[in-house]
Amino acid sequence: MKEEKSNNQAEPTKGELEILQVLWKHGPATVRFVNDILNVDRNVIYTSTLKTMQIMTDKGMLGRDESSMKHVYRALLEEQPTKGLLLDKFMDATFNGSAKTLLMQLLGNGKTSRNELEEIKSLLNKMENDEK
Amino acid sequence: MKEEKSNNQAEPTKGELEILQVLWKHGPATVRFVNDILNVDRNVIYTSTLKTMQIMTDKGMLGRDESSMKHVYRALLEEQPTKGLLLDKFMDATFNGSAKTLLMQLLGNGKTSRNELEEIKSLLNKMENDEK
DNA sequence: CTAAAGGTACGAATCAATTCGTACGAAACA
DNA sequence: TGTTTCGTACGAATTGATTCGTACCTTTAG
Repeated sequence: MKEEKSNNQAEPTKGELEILQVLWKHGPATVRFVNDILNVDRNVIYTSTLKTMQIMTDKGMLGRDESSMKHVYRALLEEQPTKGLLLDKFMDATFNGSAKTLLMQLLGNGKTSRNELEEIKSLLNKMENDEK
Repeated sequence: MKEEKSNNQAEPTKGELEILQVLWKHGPATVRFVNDILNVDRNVIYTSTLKTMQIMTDKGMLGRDESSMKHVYRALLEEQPTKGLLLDKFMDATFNGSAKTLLMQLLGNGKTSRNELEEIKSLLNKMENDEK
């Protein structure tokens, strides 16, 4: 039986992630809609977005409703688990898998505001309580 | 005057990062040494590692001492700033630039130990004091 | 001196992601 | 009823990273 690489966790590429972010944020949408959003930030040609979304559909990352001529795509990958997986991979590759090291880099780079620091701290406290 | 893309921050690829990690950890080294370390985890042929390191040298990421036949390479990119840059990019692409969201994902995925949580908390406290 | 071992240089094949041109069908509209 | 507009399908070019074969030079062992 041929091995159908469908099994383990799907890892979207950078471009695929952009599309997923749009669908996660706005819900099911047409290629036109997604492409318009992408074009706010950078220049993408319609058929490029279309092609990518078709490939993602083949990969099982997206599903689509073809009942209308304007196909409506939806994300099949869930937001949380997908981002979690990406974070894990990134943490492994860059910080040797250490959450602490990543954190120190994140908090030490001066880009995290005082305000965010406070929110994070209270989040940590909350977590400890919940865990009890 | 031709634009020499030398300007802005260098972004190592995944493969390049592996090599940088070795050099950051062990200091200047020959291709042979780096390749041996890489081969602990996966299978890479010597000339592949060589080629990549040569390309990295062209890109200005590595420097090398050619005085001996066995060239000795060293990282020109600094560890902290480079990882910081990668983290920023990743955070932008995946968490819309929000450190808080990234943190919540990181702490919420159950992979961060109770112990690490404590360390992180004390780190946060220390930061607040230093900042004062 | 000669052969084997270990280096570097470098062109080219490969692979995946991305971009894009073109063909063609359906719908809107003048 | 054209004809223009909007959509999908799909092959192919492009791009960047990576891998690898081969040529060739230097050192070392015999």
